[in-house]
Amino acid sequence: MAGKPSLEDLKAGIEGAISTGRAVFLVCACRVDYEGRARSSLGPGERMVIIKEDGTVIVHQKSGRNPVNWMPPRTKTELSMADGELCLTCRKHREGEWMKVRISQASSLQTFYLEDFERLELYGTEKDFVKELIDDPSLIEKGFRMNKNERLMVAGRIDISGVDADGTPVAVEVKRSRATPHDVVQLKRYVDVLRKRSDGPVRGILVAPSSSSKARRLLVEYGLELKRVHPLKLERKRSQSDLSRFVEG
Amino acid sequence: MAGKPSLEDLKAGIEGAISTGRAVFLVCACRVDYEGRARSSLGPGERMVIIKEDGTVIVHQKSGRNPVNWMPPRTKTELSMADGELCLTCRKHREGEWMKVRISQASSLQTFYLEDFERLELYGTEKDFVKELIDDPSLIEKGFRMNKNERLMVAGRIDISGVDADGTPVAVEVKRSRATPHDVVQLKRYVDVLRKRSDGPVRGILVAPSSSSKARRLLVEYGLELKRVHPLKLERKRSQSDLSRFVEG
DNA sequence: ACATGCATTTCGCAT
DNA sequence: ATGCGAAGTGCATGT
Repeated sequence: MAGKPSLEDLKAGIEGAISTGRAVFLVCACRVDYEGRARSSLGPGERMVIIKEDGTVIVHQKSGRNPVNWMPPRTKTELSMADGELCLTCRKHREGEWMKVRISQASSLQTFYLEDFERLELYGTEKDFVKELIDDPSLIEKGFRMNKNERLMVAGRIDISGVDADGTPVAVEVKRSRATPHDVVQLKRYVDVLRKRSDGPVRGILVAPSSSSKARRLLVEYGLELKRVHPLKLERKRSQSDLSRFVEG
Repeated sequence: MAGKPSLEDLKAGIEGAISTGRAVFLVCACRVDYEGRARSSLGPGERMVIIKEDGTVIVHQKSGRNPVNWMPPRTKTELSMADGELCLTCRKHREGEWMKVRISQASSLQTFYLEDFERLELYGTEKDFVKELIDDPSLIEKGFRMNKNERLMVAGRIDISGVDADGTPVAVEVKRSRATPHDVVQLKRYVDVLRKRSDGPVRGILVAPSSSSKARRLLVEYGLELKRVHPLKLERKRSQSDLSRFVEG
């Protein structure tokens, strides 16, 4: 079904797809209202609507990376005709959250199965960066030794903890991209916890490829330190693009 | 074009759409690679691909609210045939960022123009919440008075500042949803700034609909306060009283 | 189920 | 342009 379906055809087509676990794509003139964690309304215009087999509903305008309206996986969508429009009512019952897509006209409808068993493989996350630093702690600082037990105990709260060459406790916060004031505050929280545990001095090091000026100001204010390190493999990539830019320019 | 196009047809169809500012939707078997801020690869499978007129490219798997791969607005997409596949090369030159979608087979292609002049109207943001509190400061606390000049001076850093019924300075941090430990730390930063300015006591109030237990523990530890207020309910209540005022008056 | 923090976060707003 | 924080954030992970 890919011509200009009537709203009745549309209703039957979408209901059929939902009941058989097929995905739906349609281009239509519609209005959208949402209420739940906030409240929104979108006046009439032409958009793309996707309904996935997991219940996800996404409404895309002509521009922008993000959907203008959406409902997350496990949403239940029901269809009804009212005032000459086809209304998609998408609900998450428990959360008391709903979206209504009122369709006045559809220019196309497609339904289909997607066969896909692959998952994204991603490299360059903060976790990867931490792994690199654990493999070579001297990247943080010469003489730095990781405290493995400690790291396990507070896993999820602090990226790396250890001691420097003098045996002084060090909390390390790792950021894969430019450090912000937010990151500094986070490190300070960790350091404060360690300072309560030990009477002696405690150092805090923020490891990041770069930092904003406000972040640096805060670091000084809190008596914390910055160590500039680029995530390794990404650094190689950056060198290449820098080089080609140099050659071109 | 909505049957099963050949890859050559696909190439011509997509190129035509891009050059004339139409959007593209296709269902295809493909692999995807990305490199830029990180690096990723996605093995073969069937996905949906959207190309918008602003250059946005989105690849959706069968499940999940978010695209598995994407490129942001202003991306340039070029097409080429290689090894019996149609390759979409999507680049942001300055950022040295690229995504390649290698298509082995397409089951449908649609191109279309979307006419849409509407923008989303959204209610219930933090900004809206702050506005409500400014309109009725007694929601924060009986006798609370806002310091308007102060608020302008430090705009962007503190949500609301003022004095309580006793004239004691108060910093107010507003959260539209459940308050977290980080929110408490942020409020403490503001309070510390005010404490440097005045020798007397300074209060800090976190206004939020709810708070996590750890956040409450931190509030106690820092000597700060929590005021529970629901933003959306507030708005509903206001609409009602506006209405009744209209009916009565 | 809730809590916490990352994200190729994206996005808007202010400087 | 860059900095900064919010987001209907989504999402995985740990408890």
